[in-house]
Amino acid sequence: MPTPSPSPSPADSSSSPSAIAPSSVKILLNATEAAPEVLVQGWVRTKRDSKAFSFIEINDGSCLKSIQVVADAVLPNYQSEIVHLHTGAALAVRGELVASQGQGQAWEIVAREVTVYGNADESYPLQKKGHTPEFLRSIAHLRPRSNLFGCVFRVRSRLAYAVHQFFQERGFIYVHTPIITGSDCEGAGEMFRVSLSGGGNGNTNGDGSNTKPGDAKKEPEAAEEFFGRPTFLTVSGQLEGEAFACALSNIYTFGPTFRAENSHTTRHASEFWMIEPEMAFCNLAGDMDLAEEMVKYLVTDTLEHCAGDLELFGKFVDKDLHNRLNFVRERPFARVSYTEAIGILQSSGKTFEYPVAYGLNLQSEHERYLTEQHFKCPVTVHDYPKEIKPFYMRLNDDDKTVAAMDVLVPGIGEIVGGSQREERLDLLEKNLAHYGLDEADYSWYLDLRRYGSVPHAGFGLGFERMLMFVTGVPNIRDVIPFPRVPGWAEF
RNA sequence: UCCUGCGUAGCUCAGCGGUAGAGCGGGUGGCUGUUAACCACUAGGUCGUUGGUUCGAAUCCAACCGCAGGAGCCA
Repeated sequence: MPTPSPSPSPADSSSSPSAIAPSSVKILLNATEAAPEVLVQGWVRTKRDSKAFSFIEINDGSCLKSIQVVADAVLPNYQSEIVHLHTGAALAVRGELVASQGQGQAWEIVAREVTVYGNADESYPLQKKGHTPEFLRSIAHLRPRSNLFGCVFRVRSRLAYAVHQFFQERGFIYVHTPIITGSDCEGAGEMFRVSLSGGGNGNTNGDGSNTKPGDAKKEPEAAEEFFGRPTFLTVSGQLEGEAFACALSNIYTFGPTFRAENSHTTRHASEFWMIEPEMAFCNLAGDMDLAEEMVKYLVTDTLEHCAGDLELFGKFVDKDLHNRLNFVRERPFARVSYTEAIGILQSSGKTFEYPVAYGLNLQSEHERYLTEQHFKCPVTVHDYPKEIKPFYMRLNDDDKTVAAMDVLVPGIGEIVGGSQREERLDLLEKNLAHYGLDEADYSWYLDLRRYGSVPHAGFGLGFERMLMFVTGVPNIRDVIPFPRVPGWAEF
């Protein structure tokens, strides 16, 4: 990794910080003994001055905590630079790691040399005090420097690693399904059209506010299309994933997906990451087992590897976080059929805003009742009426339900949606016709049933929703580095 | 897209018919092995925009804009 080449400030033109290798704050705070010379690089979180010296807290993002630096007034650039440092300034400090005389920390650095890479002026927007998430969203480029967002994005990194680890340990093959796709009607929601800038632009966005009346229905000519056909940003890699599962047996995808839906909620974003395993020779029961195992695995991994960050969430974001995570880790998930779930809701004695009846979708309030009040743990609901599920799900022998399943978790609702796929060619063709889909658009998908078809199953897990669940952060916009939602794509 | 709420200093908010306030942050000075440090002084605002009601509007009304929460859709 290349080290930045410091440009020494005029007041300290003597040298670069040192030839010694820098240590992260995390490593220094976990030291077991004092060290005569260490180098740390990071950003000023706070500074407290006295006449004879300053205390500077430096954070480098390696962990939640900052390290305290004692900068004596005899340092050559003390008056010219150090006393003028603001929160946000970038520094390198070379000095001695010693046991702290103060109460708040075990170790501190007595500075021998402080190199100011870049000061920050008084307009630096982050204060020591707490900020609202709304304000921090408006400075998405600076918010990773706050305690909360540093924790969120460290956990995000670890969680992504754990996803790969989970599947790789089990022999799943990672498949990169396309981001630009020609499949335009998977029933997964509105899509973003991909077009050349400056022309040939089809607006599939629903409201059509910018479309001239005469052009409202006009699709770009095929010749204008870069790909020779309409293309979109993917809403799911599932269909392509099925193709690979029908060759490599167990696969997973993990990548960005896009939805052009005009939803304004704390759980929806226009761009988000999804994990989609697909298993050949697998039925719905195996699918549910994997989903449950995975959720538990990710929760356990986070508890074991992100303890410091989770502490902050438990303290400031969600006081019940640790209870909930430990509960999910230890207890089996409840598992009920859709029919049973309807029965539970009907005999609950609760009055719901939306009606509960067989054949109707479970609403948010129903899902929340099941997981938060009735079972008080994650719930897998399976075997839904075929009418309320997409064309590719496998018809059960009762001819009324399909082999679908959703995992519901407290606080979030649906976190996993999956199914066993219809592997029988004739039934799949019937479904396409029933849903009004053109068989020609799915010829390659039907080929998977023509040649060596097998029972197979998979699911989709929203990565950000999982992240919300393990951190307790209540808004999806605060677990994505630069979130995209309707009307907002800054940065 | 629908419903609800909120837009006052850099940030968080109070003021809710009579001419702009606090805390934090910033600046200056002081003090202290400090740790969301402390003490004193100080700068900082077309009260979201436009229009209306009124002798007078941050305050009441309307429209618009922005943000947030809930619903639907879903992950």
